[in-house]
Amino acid sequence: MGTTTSPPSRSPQRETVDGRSARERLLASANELFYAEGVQTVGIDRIIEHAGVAKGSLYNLFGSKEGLVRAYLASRHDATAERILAAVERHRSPRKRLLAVFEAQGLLFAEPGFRGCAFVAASAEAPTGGLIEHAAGEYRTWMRALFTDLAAQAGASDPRKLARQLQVVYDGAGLAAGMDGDPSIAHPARAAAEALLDASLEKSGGGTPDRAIPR
Amino acid sequence: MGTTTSPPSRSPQRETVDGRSARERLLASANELFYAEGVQTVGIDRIIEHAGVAKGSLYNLFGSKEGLVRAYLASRHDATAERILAAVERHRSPRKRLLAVFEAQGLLFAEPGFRGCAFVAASAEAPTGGLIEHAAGEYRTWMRALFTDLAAQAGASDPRKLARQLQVVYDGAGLAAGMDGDPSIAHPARAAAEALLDASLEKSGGGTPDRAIPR
DNA sequence: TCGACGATAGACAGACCTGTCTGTACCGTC
DNA sequence: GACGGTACAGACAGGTCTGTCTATCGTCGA
Repeated sequence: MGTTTSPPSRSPQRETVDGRSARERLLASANELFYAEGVQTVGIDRIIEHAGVAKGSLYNLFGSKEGLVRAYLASRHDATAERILAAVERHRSPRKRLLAVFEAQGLLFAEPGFRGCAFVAASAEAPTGGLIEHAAGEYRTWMRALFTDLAAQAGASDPRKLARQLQVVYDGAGLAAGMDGDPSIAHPARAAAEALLDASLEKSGGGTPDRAIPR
Repeated sequence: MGTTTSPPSRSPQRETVDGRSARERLLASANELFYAEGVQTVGIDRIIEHAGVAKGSLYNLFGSKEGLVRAYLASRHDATAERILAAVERHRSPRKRLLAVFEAQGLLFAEPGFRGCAFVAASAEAPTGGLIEHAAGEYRTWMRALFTDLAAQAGASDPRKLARQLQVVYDGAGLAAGMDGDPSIAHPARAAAEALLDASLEKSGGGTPDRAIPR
């Protein structure tokens, strides 16, 4: 077993017994509880109890519950973007890169505890014009830009239109998987994305460009 | 102006100055406030103030806030079903009947105050296993059955699969229209539905059956 | 050795929410 | 004219939520 535990001792006393700072534990608890039960439903007390952190520390670190919610949504955005980009980068063919987004989504559906898109849930009961709406807007803009890029590279005749359609399918699949508790919706969703891509290609010319891109 | 106002006098004193019963006014206020701001966010006091109804009356009529929420969702379900069925019945061709669902959805998007699907919003922060989840499940089951029927009548080779895809598009379009505040998403959504329908037909045989059904 | 600093525990204020209760007013019917 | 049913107004209890504040502890660096 271990010799000396050799504490890393990064910046003064930022870590406790389990090696995670109060900030990290708060963010982890927010991720867990906010996602599982809702941003409005879960109160500060539940968060700090779950994180083993004092209430004063939360307000020192995040300023308010709203600040914690912002950090929670930002971490969700980053994690999702990272996962999707990793799936896309695993392929070379533009067609496969586009469809990889939906395959990554399907894997997500199958994970235990999946309840749908965090931004959808948080936005549903959020006041209009607040930071939740803003964070959701940024996330959706990022997703649409990604789809537009992939659609253009896959040779769509109207990449913006195809991107909007793909986002509709992506959103609808996530919503259905969450509300119906049905991860298998990923398959018809992926098939729908493929059909829409094909329809978009047919319009442009005649052939079926795929491995066209040499580099 | 008017002679005698001639009160209809349906069952004793069910109506007040504006001719609507306390129940109707409560339901109308719930529809307005719950939809605009969220089921969790809006409190009983706001509802009764907006409806001009005493708190005791609300609890006499609905038993609890949960009872009012149930009535609100039921009225949403009925109104939506009625609107969609009316749009479908306006056409004879199976293909047009199917696409009419998406045209009705597009009209809904353009209405002022549209904020997305009420069931999605209510479910987002609702406890799992409660009446909200149940009401949402019933609504979604009804929609899927409708799509399955329409898909079968339109000649889809696999009506259940096409129905799931159409529901994904329908859900995704509603979500995007609500979150992005973009009613124009209805057009690519309708086009996507059409493309999916076409793709589903191609698989079955060769021809393009449409006005096939004689009666 | 000592002070600065981050963190902890927990009481507290103020606001809000649901649901109950009391008392009063109106209306049609007996 | 009395009565029952419905609605109204509003106080109230009990609970929860956010956010503030005080007091204490432990570690790091000077």
